[in-house]
Order: sequence, then C-alpha cells, then structure tokens
Amino acid sequence: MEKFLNLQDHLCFSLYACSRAISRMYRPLLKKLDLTYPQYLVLLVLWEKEQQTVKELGELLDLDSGTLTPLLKRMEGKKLIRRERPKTDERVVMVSLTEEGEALREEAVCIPASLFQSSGMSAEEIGALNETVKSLTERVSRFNSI
Amino acid sequence: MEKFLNLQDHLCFSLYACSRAISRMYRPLLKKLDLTYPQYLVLLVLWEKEQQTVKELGELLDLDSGTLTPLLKRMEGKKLIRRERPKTDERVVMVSLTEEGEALREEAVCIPASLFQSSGMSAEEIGALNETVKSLTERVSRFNSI
DNA sequence: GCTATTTATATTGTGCACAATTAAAATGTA
DNA sequence: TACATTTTAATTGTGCACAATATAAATAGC
Repeated sequence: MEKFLNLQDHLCFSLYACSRAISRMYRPLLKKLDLTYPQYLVLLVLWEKEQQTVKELGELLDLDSGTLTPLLKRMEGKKLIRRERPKTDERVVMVSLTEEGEALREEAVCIPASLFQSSGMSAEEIGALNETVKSLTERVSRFNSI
Repeated sequence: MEKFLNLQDHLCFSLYACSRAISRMYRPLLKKLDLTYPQYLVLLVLWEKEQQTVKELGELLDLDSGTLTPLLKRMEGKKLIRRERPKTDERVVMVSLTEEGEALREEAVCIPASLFQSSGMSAEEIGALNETVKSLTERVSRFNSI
C-alpha cells in the first residue's frame, strides 16, 4: 500500500514551481533587454562560445529543433544572432552572435545576482544546491534513456 | 566587475532542466492514463480535496486562469472532472472529480515512486531537497511581489 | 559511382504558461 | 436602491516544449 503524497511533498512539483518562480522573477529584467528566458539561455551559451551549431545548442540546453528553430528565427529577426549553413556541410546551421548580441552581455551580467540576492542563500549553499539538482537531472535523464 | 557564469553554474538553468527531465520521465507513465503533467497536478490537488474553485486550484498550483481554463476544459472533455457555477455565487467555477477522475488515483499512485527510484536518493535526501527548493521558491516569490 | 543509411534541421500539431484585457456577478457605500 | 468597486473566470495573443514526421545533405557499403 503506497502512501499517498500531498502536493507539497512532491519534489517534482517543487522543482516545477521553483523554476517558474525564478523565470517570473527574471521576466521584468529580461523584458528590458527584449528577451525571453529561453532566449537568454541561448545567449548565455553563445557568450561562452560565440559560434555553435543548432545541434550543439540543443545538447547544451536540452532542447530540440522544434523548440530551437522558431526561437532562433525570432532571435535572428531581432538581429541578436546570425544563422547560416556552411558550404562544407549544408545540413548544419551555424548560429553566431552579432555585435548586438555580444553587446547585450554587459547589460545581462547582473541578472544572476538577482537570484542570489532574493534567495537569501550563501554562494556555497547555492553551489551545493546546484550540484544536487544537476546530479538529480543526470540520474533522471539516464533513467529516461533506459 | 561581475564574474561571468558558465551555463552549468546557473542554478536557474539547473532547476529548469531538472523540472523538464522529470516531466519527460513521467510522460510515458502519464500517457498510459491519457494525462499531461499539469493535468496530473490538478488531479493530485483534487485527490486531496475533491472539490475546489478555479481560484483555489490556481493558488495551490501557482497557475492563472489563462492556463487553467483551457486545461480544465480538456479534463472536462475527458470526463475526469466537472465544472459548474454554483447558484449561490455565479462568479465562481467549482471543479470536482468524476468517478473516472477519482478512479485514476489508483493507477497514478505509483508514479512518484519512479522519481524516487531513478533519483538514487534516500527518502531523507529527497525530503531535504524538497524543503530547500520550497524555501527558495518562497523567497523568490516574495521578492517578486515587492 | 549508386543506392541505402545516417545526420541535421525544419515543419506540424497539441498543450501549456503567462501578460493583458474583457465581462459578468457580487459586494460596498452613499 | 443606485452606482462604484471588487472578485472571479474567460478570452486573446505570444512564445515556448515536445512528439511525430518530413526533407535534404552527407556518408557508408557495395
């Protein structure tokens, strides 16, 4: 006989609600940059390495082309990125930063601090939570692929 | 000078990716019950208290009517719930379980165990993580409302 | 070199999320 | 009681997520 859990005892719900709460906190900050949260994540990846394929972006962000293709087209429309198929392999779409996209980095650099500030947690606590959550994701994902 | 974080060091991304990974793990289990993850959450709430208003559901799940109204209509279409406006206050929509909705509880009761199993964590560790994440959500949400 | 398979992206369709607006019923107050 | 305000859902529009499918280029085997 399985014990029946309260909504509040479901870790899945806590994580789902927390992720949305953070996204909601970031939204007004990102709106000033005319960005959505997933678009911000794409920029985070490109600020680390300014040219990547759609496939690489998808692997890093764990998003498929059904999500990324229209998202990247919107970002291209805003002149934040370029999308081009290299002559050497026309299956691939290379995504690279424009100057505007690169320049946004300066304006966005303070966004993570808002989570740090609101969390009331120390850098160590945040780091530890991050590692725990990443480890959980990895195990769950591994479980998925079995 | 702010330090620039790697994607993997962003707690916001870890939580976002983890939430989606869990949802992905649940999806095949929920598909057997013809449920989506948010629909499952609505049932979790109704299994605890079998009649609630849309407003109450929204407060518990942190979802607004723009999300809930169409979702609940789909659940009504599947005969899992009833939606009715009480004569005493016709602004309100009361949501209540049908027998089918109540009966799904038995089939869904094992779903949380799949997260427990795949996580490789003890019940204590899961409980502690749950508390940490809930506390973070609360602080972030409070920050939002200032 | 020719075909079969693989790889990378795009398309289509469904279902959330959420901001902004609308609408209708209930309540408060003069 | 009349009218302003508040409460509660519904609607509209945009942008993800993701499964399923399609398409075109590249590579592998023969």
